[in-house]
Amino acid sequence: MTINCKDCPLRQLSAFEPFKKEEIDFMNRFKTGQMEVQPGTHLLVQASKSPQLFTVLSGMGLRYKSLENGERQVINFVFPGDFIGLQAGIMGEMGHSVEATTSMTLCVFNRADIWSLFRSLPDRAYALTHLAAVEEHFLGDALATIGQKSALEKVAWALCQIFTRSAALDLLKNDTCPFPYKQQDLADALGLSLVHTNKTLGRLREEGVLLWKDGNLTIYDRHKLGELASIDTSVPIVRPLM
Amino acid sequence: MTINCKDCPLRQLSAFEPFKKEEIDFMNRFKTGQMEVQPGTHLLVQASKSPQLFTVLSGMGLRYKSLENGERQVINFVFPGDFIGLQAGIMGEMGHSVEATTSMTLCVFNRADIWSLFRSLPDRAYALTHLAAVEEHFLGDALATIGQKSALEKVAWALCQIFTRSAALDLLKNDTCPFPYKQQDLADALGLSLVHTNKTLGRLREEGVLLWKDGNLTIYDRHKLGELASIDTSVPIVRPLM
DNA sequence: CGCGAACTTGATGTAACTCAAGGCGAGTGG
DNA sequence: CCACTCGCCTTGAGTTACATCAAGTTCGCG
Repeated sequence: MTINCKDCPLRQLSAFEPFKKEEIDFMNRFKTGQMEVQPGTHLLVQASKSPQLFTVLSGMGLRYKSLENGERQVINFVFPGDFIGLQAGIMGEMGHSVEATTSMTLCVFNRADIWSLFRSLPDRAYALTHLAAVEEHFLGDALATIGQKSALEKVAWALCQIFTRSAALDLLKNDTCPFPYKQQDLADALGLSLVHTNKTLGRLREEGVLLWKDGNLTIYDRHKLGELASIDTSVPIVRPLM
Repeated sequence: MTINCKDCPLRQLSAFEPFKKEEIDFMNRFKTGQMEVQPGTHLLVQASKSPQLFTVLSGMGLRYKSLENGERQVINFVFPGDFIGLQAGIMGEMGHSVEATTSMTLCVFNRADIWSLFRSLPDRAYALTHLAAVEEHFLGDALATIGQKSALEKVAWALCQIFTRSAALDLLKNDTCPFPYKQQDLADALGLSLVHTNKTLGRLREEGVLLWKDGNLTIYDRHKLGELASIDTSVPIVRPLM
């Protein structure tokens, strides 16, 4: 059954900024439906002009860019609360594809309605821009990590990010969060080979820092992971929800 | 002397979307002043909360992120027409620094006025979001390049980008555009060492593809460069101007 | 039970890094 | 005016982190 925005389970989380009442009302009108997809579904395709945009209600996915030579770059892991299709919505064309990794539930919006959002509810338009800025911020971090750090630091950074995001979404249980991806996905996200990623994970495992098994990630030594990743674990980013 | 937005030399360029008349009027009020800076000036500093935002009228600069170990990642080269400070404007904190490479002229805006932009002129708010989306798009490309390509391809990609952007800004003269940076800057942008960047540039020079000397970049074989970079040279991105 | 997908592990190769030195032009000072 | 320095570019030699190749293991599934 379709969830009414005022009952949205995500909105309560500390990860997201609070809504004004009128914003909730607006979102209810903006939301045209809800959608379940199976693992492996392509939600949006690179260079395509989708008429639909989404917010992830539950489940996880992958943003990635395919290159001509057949390789791919994973841009980001998609979590609940993420907005999908901003580029298609604003520029009319996606720079990357989005694929469901697990089964997912999505709130569906019409691309054509975006303009009404700018015209009739500045708060929501601002939120959308805020989301874009947060994404830009993240991509800067990612670029710096991929560009300048060693394999060990890269892996630590990625898993630290995942862990922090999971915590903000209240997905943690005994220092364990769901991470339903393949090692190849992580390798493609970090610009490493599968083999080297595997060996690096092995090292972190042997040193007792973490364990990633059966789609679950457990962090034993958060402090050490943070050091390796050289990340401020202190300030969690609060961002809008669409 | 301060330029009136209706006389803005950038607005005429094919690189930018056209303005409605009311948008020009608004920008004239939004613009609080103009500013000249010397090479080396830090316009915005990572993690700071600047009260001012800028659009580059002329000159060039560098966006970069400093890492704890003293290294840096160059995020992008700053060209005329670029908007600086979106993250500070929306999120209240910059994820990177911006530095002037040449002397620059900047249009100055107040961070505090951003909200009025959303409230009173949706077209401009949309433009701002559009800019953010374009930047996200670019960073995705950059990530894929840094993550997956060889040094030769990386350098080719970067210089191809530069050349294309310069063309859109009408900065070309005999296949030559200004590129007033150091090899170290390019190296830091691509995640390569200075030495290796130098050798790669040497290769492209010897093969007659390009020449970068005395702050000027000449492309002799655009086609070959595009192939190495595996880039659609066909569709130039048109984006808003702030 | 056989097969394929994902994860491991070891051996070997190489692209890119680091270190070190030299060249070249611009600025400076004795 | 020559000697010196300083920033940037260039080049060569040696090292290494990561990639590639090649098996092998485990496990779920038809």
